Amino acid sequence: MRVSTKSRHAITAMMHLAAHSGRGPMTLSDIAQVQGMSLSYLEQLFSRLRKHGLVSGVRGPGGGYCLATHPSEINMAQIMDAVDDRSPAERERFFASYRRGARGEAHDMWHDFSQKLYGFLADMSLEDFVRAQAPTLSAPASVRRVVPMGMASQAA
Amino acid sequence: MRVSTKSRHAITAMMHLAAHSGRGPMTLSDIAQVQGMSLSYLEQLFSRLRKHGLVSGVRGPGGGYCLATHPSEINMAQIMDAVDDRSPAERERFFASYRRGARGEAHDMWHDFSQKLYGFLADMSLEDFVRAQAPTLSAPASVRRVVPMGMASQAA
DNA sequence: TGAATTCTTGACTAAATTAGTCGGGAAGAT
DNA sequence: ATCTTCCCGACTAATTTAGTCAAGAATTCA
Repeated sequence: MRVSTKSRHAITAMMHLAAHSGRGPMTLSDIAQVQGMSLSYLEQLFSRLRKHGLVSGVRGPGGGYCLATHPSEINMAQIMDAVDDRSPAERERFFASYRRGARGEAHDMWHDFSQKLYGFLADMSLEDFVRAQAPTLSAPASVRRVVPMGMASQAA
Repeated sequence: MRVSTKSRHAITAMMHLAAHSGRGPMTLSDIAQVQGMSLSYLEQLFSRLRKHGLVSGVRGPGGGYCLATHPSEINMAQIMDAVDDRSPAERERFFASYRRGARGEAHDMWHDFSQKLYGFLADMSLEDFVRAQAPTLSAPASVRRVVPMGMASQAA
């Protein structure tokens, strides 16, 4: 698994969409401006997010992009895979070996690490962060602490 | 936090060292050969790992690199920070903002995510993986293939 | 001492990835 | 119609990753 600055752009853009979720589409121009990046580059990223079914575009005035599904159904690993244009099969290959024919203990250890990391990323949805940031948005009384401070929450 | 292929090279190299831990130093030539990468590039990575106090070098015949401390005291985040030459202060800045003066909910969400990821990586030590790979800790040393020092270092 | 081994360092180059630019479309709204 | 916005492809620039080359310093061993 690779967490690059490209992933960061994609994730923060998706977080914007999630925060805006339910209030119609959001234009790429707005996101580009807030994130301080070029519109064309954002378009490239969203082209892939769209192809991978994470967002849907609405053309014309008043248009923009929406999340394709509920924020709780979109996780970090999906976003990263999409923006790197990685199919599930390709990700598996990515895990399988850090080098053709590599042997030795370290190979298996890397595989182990990689799996854990992917599991961690796949276990965090956009909604987790929206709720953590906006506890009094539309759920007044039943605000629960979704994400406690304790880190490193993976099971082997 | 950035998890790049550079991180992967550094982490797997450190895993080799950890697996070999207690059996004297290990040469970069051997690691380079097993991992299928160039010696000089490995040298660059280890230069940083050494400056950040994660490994120590032993020159001369029979020399090589050792972990500077016990595998249980070296975690993934340290390795990544070292190899990207990132000081604790720089990492903090990295967390603080994905863009100068960025505002909006997504900024705080990214910060939240980034902290969680760092915590996850900082919570996994090299020893965790060594143990996972070598379940029979008590009776292994002499039975295992120990790969003597000068085995096949030269031939490219 | 001298030769072999291995870390240590720096400068330079090549390849890959990231980010940006440009120009043109197509769908939809007013 | 015209404007807005998504959509798409080709091209370029900047950055990072990886490799090459060359020299030097510490250590072992003969």
